[in-house]
Amino acid sequence: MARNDNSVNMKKTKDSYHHGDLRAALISEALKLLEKQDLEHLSLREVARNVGVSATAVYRHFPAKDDLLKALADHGLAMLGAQQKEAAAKARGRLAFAQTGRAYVRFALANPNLFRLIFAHMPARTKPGAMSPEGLPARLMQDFITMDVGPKASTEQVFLSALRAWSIVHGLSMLILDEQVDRKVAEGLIDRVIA
Amino acid sequence: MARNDNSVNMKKTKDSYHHGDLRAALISEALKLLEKQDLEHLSLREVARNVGVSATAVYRHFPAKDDLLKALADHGLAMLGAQQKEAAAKARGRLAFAQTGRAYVRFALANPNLFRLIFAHMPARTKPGAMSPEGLPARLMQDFITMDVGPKASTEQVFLSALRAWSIVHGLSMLILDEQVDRKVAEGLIDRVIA
DNA sequence: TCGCTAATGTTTACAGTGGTAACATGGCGC
DNA sequence: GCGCCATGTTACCACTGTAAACATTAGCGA
Repeated sequence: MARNDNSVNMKKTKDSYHHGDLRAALISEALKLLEKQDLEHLSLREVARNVGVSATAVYRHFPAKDDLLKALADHGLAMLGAQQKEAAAKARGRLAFAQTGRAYVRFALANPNLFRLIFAHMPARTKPGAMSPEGLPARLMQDFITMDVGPKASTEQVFLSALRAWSIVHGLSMLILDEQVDRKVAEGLIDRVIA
Repeated sequence: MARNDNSVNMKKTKDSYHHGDLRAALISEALKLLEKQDLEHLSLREVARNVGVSATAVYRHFPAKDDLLKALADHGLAMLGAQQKEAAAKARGRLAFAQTGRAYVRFALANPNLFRLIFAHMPARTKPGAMSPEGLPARLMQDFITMDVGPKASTEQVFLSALRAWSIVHGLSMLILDEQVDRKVAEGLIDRVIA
C-alpha cells in the first residue's frame, strides 16, 4: 500500500470527529496555498492534508474540485472589486477611473495565481448586451465609462469603450504575469499605460 | 492490474520497432489534440497512445512533458507570427499595423488552447530594454510602432506604445476566450477596438 | 559482410491525483 | 434519551507523469 493514500495525517490538537467549519477552512487553506504555488500544483489532497482532514471529506462540501476552485474565484473576485473600489475612492473623475485600472493590474501582480484562477473559472458571467452583472469589477468600470463617454453615448459606444479599457488592463496584467514583457520595466510604466 | 498501463494499443499497420520520426509525430498529434481539448486534459499517455507508441517512448525525445509543451508553443508562435505577417502584407501604414493586431486576436479565437499554451510556457523571452527577440510577433509590432511613433521617439516611448498595443490585443483575446465578454458581440467589435 | 554500439522503444513499477462507495461518528431535534 | 442525517473516514479505482531496466535495430567501422 502506498504510504500516501487517503488516510492523511490528522491534526492532533483536536480529536473531534467533526471539524466545525470545514468549508471555510478549506477555502482559506487553498487561498494560502495559492500564494505560494500555482493552480496546477494545487491538489485537493494537499489542502485536506493541511487542514487536517481526510481527502474525501472535501466532497461533503464541494461536489468536485472545480467547485472549490469556483469558490476561490468568487473570493478573489470580491477582493479585486474591493481594492478597485478603494482605489477609486481616493480620486475623482477620470483619475478615479484610471485608479481602478491600476488597482486591477496591481492586484494581478500581487496575487498572480488567484488572478489567473478568477479568469480561468468564471465563464458565462456575461449576457449579450450587458457587459457584466452587478458587483463585478467590470461593472465598476462600466459606470465610470458611462460617465466618461457621456450619458448620451450609444450602448455600443459604451461597450466599446469599456471593452478597450478592460482589454488594456487585463492584457497588461497577463503579459507581465506571463513574463512576456520585462516585469521591472513594465511595472514602472503602469501609470503611464493606463492614463 | 489496471486495464490501462503503459502497454497501450500499438499500431498494427507497421510492426517496425522504430517509428521513423516519432518526435514530429508526437508534436503533430499533440497539436491535433489541442484542437479538441484544452491543455489540462492533454496527457502524454494519450498522445503516445494515438501515435501508437508506448508512453515512455516520449521521454526519448522530450526530457519531460513540459518540454513537449514548449515545442508546441514554439510551433504555435511561429504560426501566429506567420499569420500576422500575412495579414500585414495586405495593407499599408497604420492599417497594416492594425491588421497584425486583428490577426493576433483572430488567431487566439481560432486556436484557443494553442494560444493559451504559447503564453503559459514561454516566459523569459524578453530582456530588459528589448521588448522581445527576433521573430516574435511582438517584434513585428515593434517595427510598426517605431514607424508609427516616428523614428525620433525615445526608446521608452516606443516601448510604451508597443506595450499599450500589445496589451489591447492580448487582453481582448483573453477576455473573449475566458468568456468574460460576450463572444458574438466582442467578435463584431474587434476591428473597432483595434483601430 | 559481420558485429558492436548508440539511439530508440518497451515493460514494469511507483507515487500522486481526482473521484466513488461503503462505513463510522456524533450533534441536534423529537 | 434516542435516532437521524450531516459530516468524516477507509478502501478502492482509473489515470497521470516519470524512473529504471530491458529489447530491438539502424548504421558504422573492421
